[in-house]
Amino acid sequence: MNKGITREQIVTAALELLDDQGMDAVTVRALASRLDVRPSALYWHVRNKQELLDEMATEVMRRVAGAFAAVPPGDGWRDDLAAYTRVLRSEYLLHRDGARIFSGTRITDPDVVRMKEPLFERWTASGWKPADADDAIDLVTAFAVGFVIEEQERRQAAEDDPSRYSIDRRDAWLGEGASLVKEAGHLRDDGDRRFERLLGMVLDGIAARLET
Amino acid sequence: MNKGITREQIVTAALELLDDQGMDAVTVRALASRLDVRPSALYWHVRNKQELLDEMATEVMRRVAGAFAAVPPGDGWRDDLAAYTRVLRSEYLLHRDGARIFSGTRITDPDVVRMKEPLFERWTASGWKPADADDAIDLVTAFAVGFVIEEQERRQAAEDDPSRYSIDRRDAWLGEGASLVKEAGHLRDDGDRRFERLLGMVLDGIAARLET
DNA sequence: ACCTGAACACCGTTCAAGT
DNA sequence: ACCTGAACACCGTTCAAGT
Repeated sequence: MNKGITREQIVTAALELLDDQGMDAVTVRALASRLDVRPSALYWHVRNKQELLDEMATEVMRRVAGAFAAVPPGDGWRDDLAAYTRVLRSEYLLHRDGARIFSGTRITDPDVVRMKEPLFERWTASGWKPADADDAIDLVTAFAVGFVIEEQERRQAAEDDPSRYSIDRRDAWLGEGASLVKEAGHLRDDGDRRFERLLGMVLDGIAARLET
Repeated sequence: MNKGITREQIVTAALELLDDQGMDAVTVRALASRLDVRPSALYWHVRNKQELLDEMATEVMRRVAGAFAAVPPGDGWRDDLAAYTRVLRSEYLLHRDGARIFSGTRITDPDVVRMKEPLFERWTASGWKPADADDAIDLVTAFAVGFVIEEQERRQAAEDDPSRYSIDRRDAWLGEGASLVKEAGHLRDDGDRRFERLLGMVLDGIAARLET
């Protein structure tokens, strides 16, 4: 019955490999060995490695779509847009270097793009134009991508070399002067609180444009 | 006199290779051949390929620092921050997949980080706290990174397969329904105007937070 | 339909040896 | 100090052949 490997199994195994050992370890050969198969076997299911990478990105975005669909409608566009942005960040955070790897990649499944329809619907129900919804979704997506790339880079750097990430080392590395840059570094908070604060600003900016 | 290769020449050649043929073509061997040297020669100047990549990113950010330093001070924090964001986008756009490749990478040169000092200075001169400046710079950076990643992905996709990027093909690909998603796609404008519009929203959001 | 076996061109990296 | 030559382990991909 369950002879042979499926396309989905390949993608899932690839995502596991990514999380366990990083992107450089996601090789056709390592993947094949994890699936107990010769490397060339994968080429029956997948055109080439690039197609595999696209498929991984699409799978991640499918999960975003699923998670967002499960969120109960909020109290107006602001809630819904915030929920979407949070979901996007969460799914990126689930995979190491997720934001850098999976952002801006070619989606191979129309269903994933179509999932934005509910967002548009609730949006226009608030009385705004599709073009505005498009701007808002795009802005919030750009923000999430940029934020999480930075966030994951920091996290990875800290894991790779914990000692390097102390404030004192950073100050010493920066040398004389740059006192304001240093001060900002000291005050900096990371993670959820920072994300929520910046997201709030983005939403404020959208509101400001729409309400004029 | 000019025997031998320098670290800078290696980095410059690597950036040229990236622009000409894309990231996959940036191999140690191709680089060596472009510099008329055996591959192993590069390892005298550079620890490994990762260090080379970090150096490329640092060089790009050095150029951002230089370009921003050359911008005359604007009329208040909003002008300055906008100028910084535009410079960042421009330098990313100069290299194919620049935003994805060079964002969130480890900066190896303290001078590049210190270049933010003038931004902080002008900011606090407006009467705000360093923590607010840090938020603002970070937000604007995240936006630029996310925006340009999407922008360059679109551009690359259009170059690779021009036919695919027609509105009609997209609509057909999306299938039935999703009418709002389609409509938004039709209305969408790309490039500078879109960037300026979304940047305006981000700055509005920052202003809203600061002024309360 | 789905996979193996064998091969090909190409990687990054090391290191002794040259100059 | 700076580079070559030769080698090593490892890539992605193709394709005839098996079942």
